[in-house]
Amino acid sequence: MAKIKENSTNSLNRKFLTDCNLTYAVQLMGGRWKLLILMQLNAGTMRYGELKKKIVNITERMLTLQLRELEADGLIARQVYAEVPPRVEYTLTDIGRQLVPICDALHGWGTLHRSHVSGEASTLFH
Amino acid sequence: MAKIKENSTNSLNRKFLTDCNLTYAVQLMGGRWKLLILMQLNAGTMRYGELKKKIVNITERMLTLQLRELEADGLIARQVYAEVPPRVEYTLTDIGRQLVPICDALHGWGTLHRSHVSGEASTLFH
DNA sequence: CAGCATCCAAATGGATACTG
DNA sequence: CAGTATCCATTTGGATGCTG
Repeated sequence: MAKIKENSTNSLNRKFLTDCNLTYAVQLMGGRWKLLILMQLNAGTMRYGELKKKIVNITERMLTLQLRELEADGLIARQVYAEVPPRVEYTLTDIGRQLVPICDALHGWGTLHRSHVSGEASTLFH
Repeated sequence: MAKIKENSTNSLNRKFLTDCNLTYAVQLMGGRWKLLILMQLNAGTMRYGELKKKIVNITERMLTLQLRELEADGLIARQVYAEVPPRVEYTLTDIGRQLVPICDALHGWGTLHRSHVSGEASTLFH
């Protein structure tokens, strides 16, 4: 038992091989939760429980899964402290931190798109 | 029959409602194929068959599905010509085009990450 | 040419309960 | 506190064949 998958620390969890580095990047940061986790960690090192509280609607299962993948892909680092009760901290790595500006840009684009759509709607559904 | 879903042109295919514009953006451009399609169309207007040839490994089903979603979300425009044989052309919209630089940045990051990982590997597995 | 229909496998995401 | 384990629903992706 134990172990979610057989890719602990030095293998990437790629679903398929690809030459395209855009496809490759999408595999690393894609999905509903990963960028959200990255953005939280950009504010500073955080514990598991803090992330759980900050990221609305995420379940423990999904948080754990996504954290494990991000760690395996080298975007975040996991630090366990031998204490009781246990303390585990997550931190952005350098390569993970380099995704932050892209994240911001995407956030800006989403905001723009949303206003664009609702702006259109008001003229469309006159 | 006809119609893949009940969201033709003016409704967004969001899987869930969200306040977060980053989450919102991820819903619009996420998945394996959408950014690839966008990048192809950035080179210029293209026909269905051309896209099919350019995007390696995509099936007709997935290409159609993703094109429909991109259209419904206003990132691309679909132009049908009443000819025989039929001709259908896809073009980036303005809002779709604004995603291109982000795409490029992501591509650059993917390339960086990849070299970073393979670079590490050579020192890791000494 | 540009697709749609059907069937199916795998991945993703979630609810709930339990543990070192 | 920081997860696991189990079970289940939904989504994504794919193979193949057919059509206006």
